[in-house]
Amino acid sequence: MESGRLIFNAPGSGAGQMLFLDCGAAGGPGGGGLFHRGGRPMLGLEEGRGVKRPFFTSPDELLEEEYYDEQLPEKKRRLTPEQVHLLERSFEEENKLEPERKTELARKLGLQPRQVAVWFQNRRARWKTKQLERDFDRLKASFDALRADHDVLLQDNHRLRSQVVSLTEKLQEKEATEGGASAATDAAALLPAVDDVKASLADEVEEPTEPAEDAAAFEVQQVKSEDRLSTGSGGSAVVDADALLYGAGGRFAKAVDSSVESYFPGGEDHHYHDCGMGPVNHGAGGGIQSDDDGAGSDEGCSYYAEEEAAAAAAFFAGHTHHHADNDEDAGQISWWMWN
DNA sequence: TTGTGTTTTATTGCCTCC
DNA sequence: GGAGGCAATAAAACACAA
Repeated sequence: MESGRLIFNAPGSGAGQMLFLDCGAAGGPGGGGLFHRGGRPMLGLEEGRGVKRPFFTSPDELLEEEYYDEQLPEKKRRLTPEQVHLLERSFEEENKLEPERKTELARKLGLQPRQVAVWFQNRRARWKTKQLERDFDRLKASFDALRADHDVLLQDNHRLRSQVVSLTEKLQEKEATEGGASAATDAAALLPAVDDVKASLADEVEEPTEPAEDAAAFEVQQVKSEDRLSTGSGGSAVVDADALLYGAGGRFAKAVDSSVESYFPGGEDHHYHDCGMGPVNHGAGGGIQSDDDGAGSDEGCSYYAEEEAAAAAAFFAGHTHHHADNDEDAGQISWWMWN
C-alpha cells in the first residue's frame, strides 16, 4: 500500500519502472492518484481527451516517448489489449494470485507486481458484480414462477372452500325442511360429497410436517447463509433470498436451482453447487392454517409462506436498482474484442 | 465540442488469517 | 504484526448523444 506516495514514471527506466515519492496523501480518500504541483493538475488534461495511450507501453516505446517530461508524473493509463488479454487468461485459470504468479505476470507484462495485484482485485470485484446480477435474475425468475403457482393455489383453495360452504348449507336446509328418517338418509347421501371436497382441500393445503422441526431447520439455514456472507469466502448475498424463496414457497416452493455458482470461478472449494437448501415449511402451523387454527376465513389463506413471499418481494424490489443499473456486460472490456 | 454516464485503474481503511 | 483480501471510493480514460 503506497500510502502517501506519488507515482512517477522514470524516463528511460523501462516499462513499469516507477518512482514512488513520499509526498503526502494524493487525492484524499480513495486517492485516485491525482498529481498536483503548485496547485494545478500536472496531468496535462488538455492532452488527455481522445488520445488513446496505454498505461504502460513497451520498454522501447517508453524510451522513445518524448511525451514524458522528466519531471512529469505518470498519467493513469489503461493497460494494453495484450496485457489485458494475458491477465484475463490468467484470471480464468485462477482468480487468486499467488506471489510467484504475480511476480511472473508482472515480469511478462512489464508492470509492477502491485499493478497486477490491483488488476486481479478489481477483476474479482467485477466478476462478483456480474455474478450477483446472474444470481438475481435466476432467483427472480424462480420467484415469479413461485408466485404464479401460489396465486393459482389460492384460487383453488377459495373455490373449494366455497364448495364446502355451499354443500354444507344444502345439507342443513335438507335437515331443516325434511327431518325424520328420510332427511337422515338424504344427509347421509350428501356427506360423501362434502367429505370429498374437504379431503381435496386437505390435499391441497396441508403437508404433514412438524412445525417445530421446520422452524429449527429454517433457523439453521439462516445461520448457514449468514456464515457464508460473513466469511465472504465465495458465498452469495443471494442465498438469503434463496432461503426466503424456499420459505416463501413452503411445500409449493420450486426447487430454485441450487447450483448457484460461486463468485469465483475455478477451484472446487469455491463452488457451492449444492447449497443444501430444501423446502422449508416453518412457523406455527407449518404453512397453511386450517380452519381449526382459528383463522377461519379466506384470509386463512394467510399463510406464513405468504408473508415470506412478501418479504422476498421486498428483497427483490430493493435490489431492482442494482439490476437496472447494469446492462449485461455492456462496456465490459473483453480481451477477445481486440483480437 | 461539450456534457454526461460508464469503465478502468488505483488508493484507503478495515478485516481475517497465519 | 504483516500479508493479503475486500468494500468503498476517487479520478482518469473512454463512449456517446446532443
